[in-house]
Amino acid sequence: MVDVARTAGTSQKTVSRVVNAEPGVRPETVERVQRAIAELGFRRHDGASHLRRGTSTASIGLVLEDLAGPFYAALTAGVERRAREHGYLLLTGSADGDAERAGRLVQAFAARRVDGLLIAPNLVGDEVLTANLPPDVPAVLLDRPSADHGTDEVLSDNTGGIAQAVHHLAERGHRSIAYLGDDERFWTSRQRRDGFLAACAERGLPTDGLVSLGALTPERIAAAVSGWTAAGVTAVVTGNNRASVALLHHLHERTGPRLAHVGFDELDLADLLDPPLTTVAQDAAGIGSAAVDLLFERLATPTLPPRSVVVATRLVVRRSSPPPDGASAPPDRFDR
Amino acid sequence: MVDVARTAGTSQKTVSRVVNAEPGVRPETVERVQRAIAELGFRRHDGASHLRRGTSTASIGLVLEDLAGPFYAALTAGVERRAREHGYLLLTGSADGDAERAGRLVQAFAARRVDGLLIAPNLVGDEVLTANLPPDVPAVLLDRPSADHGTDEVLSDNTGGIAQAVHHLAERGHRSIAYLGDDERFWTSRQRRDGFLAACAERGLPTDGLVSLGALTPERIAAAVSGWTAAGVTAVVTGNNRASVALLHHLHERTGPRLAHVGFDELDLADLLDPPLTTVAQDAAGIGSAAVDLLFERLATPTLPPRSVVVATRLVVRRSSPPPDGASAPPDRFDR
DNA sequence: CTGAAAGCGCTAACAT
DNA sequence: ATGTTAGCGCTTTCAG
Repeated sequence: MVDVARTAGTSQKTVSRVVNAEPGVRPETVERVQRAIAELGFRRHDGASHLRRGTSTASIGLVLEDLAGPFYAALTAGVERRAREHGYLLLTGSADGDAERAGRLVQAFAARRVDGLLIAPNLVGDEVLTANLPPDVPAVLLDRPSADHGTDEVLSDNTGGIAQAVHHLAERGHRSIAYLGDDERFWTSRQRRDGFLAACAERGLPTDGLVSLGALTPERIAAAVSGWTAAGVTAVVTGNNRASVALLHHLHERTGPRLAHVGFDELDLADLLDPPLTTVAQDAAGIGSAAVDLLFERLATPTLPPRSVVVATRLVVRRSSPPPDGASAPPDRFDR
Repeated sequence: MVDVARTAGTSQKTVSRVVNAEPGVRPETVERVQRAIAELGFRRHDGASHLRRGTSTASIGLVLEDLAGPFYAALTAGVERRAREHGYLLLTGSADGDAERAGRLVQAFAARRVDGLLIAPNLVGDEVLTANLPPDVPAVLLDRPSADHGTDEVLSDNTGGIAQAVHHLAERGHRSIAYLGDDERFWTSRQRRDGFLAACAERGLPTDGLVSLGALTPERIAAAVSGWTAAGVTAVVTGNNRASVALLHHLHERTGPRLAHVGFDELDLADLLDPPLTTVAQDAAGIGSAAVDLLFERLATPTLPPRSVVVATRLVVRRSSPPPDGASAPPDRFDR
């Protein structure tokens, strides 16, 4: 910038004025400065500008579990879009199941003076927050709740979504519905299981022995399913897309009575499967943009009490969830 | 930091030494400073540190077309992982098909003084580079070539991958193979078409009227397919996953002679389709990490001539590509 | 309308 | 082993 000033024959301050489009510079001077800028290929150093101004860096950090999964990818896209609308840049990092790595990311983002943090790694506990989050950096938790509800959070309507699935199946005549969930360490696995139990209880449906959480190994799934079919189960709800895919693989290869299936979380090719899979679709991008909104509101009003936003799910009925064999249920229209 | 120094009763410089773990500070002093740091909740301002040091910001910027697609998501994950291994942070942004937005992202990243840029928006032309990229910011193009080969680039082996598909089908006895590609504006669409033509020529297979590029509307696809089947086509190669999905939708609903199908680009649920889809899998994460490697090599040795890295594809044979009806081709083993 | 001086938070280069 | 001074690139403050 000194060079530009020298070339333009003005003071550094005047160059600064031009660069920042401040009023009160003679058009002719502006012209001269801009020529010098172009000639020297000058670009303002945003970091120095932020430092002197003491303003925010206009950036936010996003800590994820794994950038590559479809849910996280859609979520990230939602975050990035909304952040960009506000003129903010996005820093991203994956924890890959490692709490220490998640902690380092939080610290690195904080050291760069991001304006806020969005934290979504679902395998990592709250220690990421308590141990690494400086008290003056606002954060929003995504897809997992804050243990003491002292932090803003955005969640899917897990309970409601599972209830949609259960009610859908019950209305079609299923009286014995099972729940297959992913690893119990995922908060969403447990939350959706609880939603399943509640929805079944509400309908007076049995759940004894019909709920299975854990690692999605073929063996465990085979055992669970064979137990369920022996017990007269006619429909299964899967608790996330990993569970859905695992069950689909199993059903693909086994023989036996047909099982209706509703999967939590949308699959990209759900409508090309045979049969097309009925799903409870989450609004991943909506979760992301809601989190950004929450963050900006907190930046504007730091004294706000912690809030919790629940994003609705949507039941997408396809053909994997027909009435049970021999049911005299509703007319035969299962397409969307 | 001044506050820490005051509290610890030392000079600011000593605090700096402690923060940066520089040698030559008495353990006892270190202790005292660290207590003050903890007490005041001090965190070093990385931006100020970089400014004074004149060092890099240890960050790279990634400009994508759309963060949410599976290919870009996997690519981003590859980039982020490799960047993190080097202690670098990643800034991401989506262009969403808008060249101007891509340009603004490039400028914003450059103004933040990222050490380098990774540029992948496949709908945007080279104007993003020429108009917005400062000459002193190294960049690597991903999944599209540099027009004048003046920039480092990482590409999938599009030609080889398509050849794998064609040879695979030809070896199973197909003599009339068609190519369905996405919009011609995508460089990859054209590149893969050219690869298709070359592979067919090499095998002596006809291609006249068997190649169709354009928007993936149901109408266009229906017209192309019906023309092809009338002309005796027994197999179709699709040029990207959007084309694959579009063709799958079409085949799903139409009746008519069976068509073998090989799709370029892996689909998440390819093996759960009916029939499971044979694909040419791209190594998206590998492309991402290769690009980061290229960038770091250029940062280390700026005088390197521009390089082009081609990442291999892998043919994943499933059941959508059997020999044509009535062929006396190879034994009937189509599983992976 | 323009400029000189001071300083954001930090560290290099010299003292001591 | 520790402190002092100066300055990274920019913008604020105040004076012309």
